[in-house]
Amino acid sequence: MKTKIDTKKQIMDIAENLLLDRGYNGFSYKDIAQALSIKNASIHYYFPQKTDLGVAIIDRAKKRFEKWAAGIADKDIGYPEKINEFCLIFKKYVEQEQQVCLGGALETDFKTLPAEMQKETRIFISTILQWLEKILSAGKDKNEFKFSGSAREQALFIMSGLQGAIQIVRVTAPLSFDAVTARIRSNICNV
Amino acid sequence: MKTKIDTKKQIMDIAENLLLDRGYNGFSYKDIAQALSIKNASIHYYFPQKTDLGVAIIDRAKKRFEKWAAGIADKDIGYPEKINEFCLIFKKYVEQEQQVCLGGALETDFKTLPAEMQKETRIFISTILQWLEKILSAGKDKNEFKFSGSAREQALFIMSGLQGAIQIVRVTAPLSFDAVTARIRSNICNV
DNA sequence: GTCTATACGCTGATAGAC
DNA sequence: GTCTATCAGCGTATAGAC
Repeated sequence: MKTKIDTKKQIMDIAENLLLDRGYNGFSYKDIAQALSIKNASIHYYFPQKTDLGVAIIDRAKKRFEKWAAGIADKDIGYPEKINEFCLIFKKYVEQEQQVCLGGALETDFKTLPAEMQKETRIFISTILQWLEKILSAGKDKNEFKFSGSAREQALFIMSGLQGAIQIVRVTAPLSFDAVTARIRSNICNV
Repeated sequence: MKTKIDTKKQIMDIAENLLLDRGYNGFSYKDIAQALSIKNASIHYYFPQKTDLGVAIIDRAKKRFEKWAAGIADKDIGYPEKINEFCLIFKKYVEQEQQVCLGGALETDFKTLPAEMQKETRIFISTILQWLEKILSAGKDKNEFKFSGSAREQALFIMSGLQGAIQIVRVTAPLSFDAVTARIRSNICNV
């Protein structure tokens, strides 16, 4: 039972929010400090370099996804429904804060990221794509999906559509995000 | 016949490249100045504020697209082929420099952009979506397309897929971009 | 752990000489 | 048009007191 306020976690929460909102080059330690009513230097105590903070955020997001995936694996639902749950993650981003997903934010900033963050980004994206691929492949074997081409390609397609939609909706809202997910489903699930 | 070197155009060309590569907050006047071997202050002569430069880039890209669209309209090709030509624009980004498209770059930075740039971004994205919608709608009327839902939703779906794919490929390359366009086609063109 | 103080390069931007 | 000089503010980051 933790009663102590976890400053480190708070820093990460706020920084992750800022990252999704403004991109890696669009926020500073000052922004975080002000939000927490602490001083700039205090953040350096937890994360000596901004790179450390960035890496920690990506790594945590990866673990969060893996935990989510484990929860989904336990559920007794069909593969199409699992893909649907995946789409719901993105829907949350759109509806709550018009935020971009972490992958998309990191990808557009990719060439400006320090090497360690680039590495973590690749791992993060791979983790998600591999999960999608696994679900698609298994679902196809059980005739719950029907699509041409490899599961890998299909995974890329799904991820692309969701990620792009989340971003576009930001500037053209309100536009039905559900319309995108419906098309993704129809593309894999015309069985 | 212009023989004079157009510094203003050169600045815009380099800035646009930097914008696609690094995002709006990821490049500075210094970067442009160094690339052109001129001084920081000289750029301010052409574009007093960075906002002016940003707006000019978006506006030019919009006009470039409109010109492209006019060229496509003149071509005696079917609607599916027109969508295919549209996909090829994105393919160029991926294959040449692993660059992100302008819309995607601006969208992820959206909340950090000055108001004038936000406005131009909306206009730019709308222009493209409206073109797509028009082509999809006309093609559907001629039975060259077959899709459910509105042309508007379908336009969003296509744009999302392409934009997302271009970004993801950046970190997971080499991944077949064509696989994404093939799926987009199959989704609208199963006639 | 959190603070104050401080370093220093980079940022967008301006004034004025040539 | 392009330059030099200069600016104030912000960026990440460190040292050391409390």
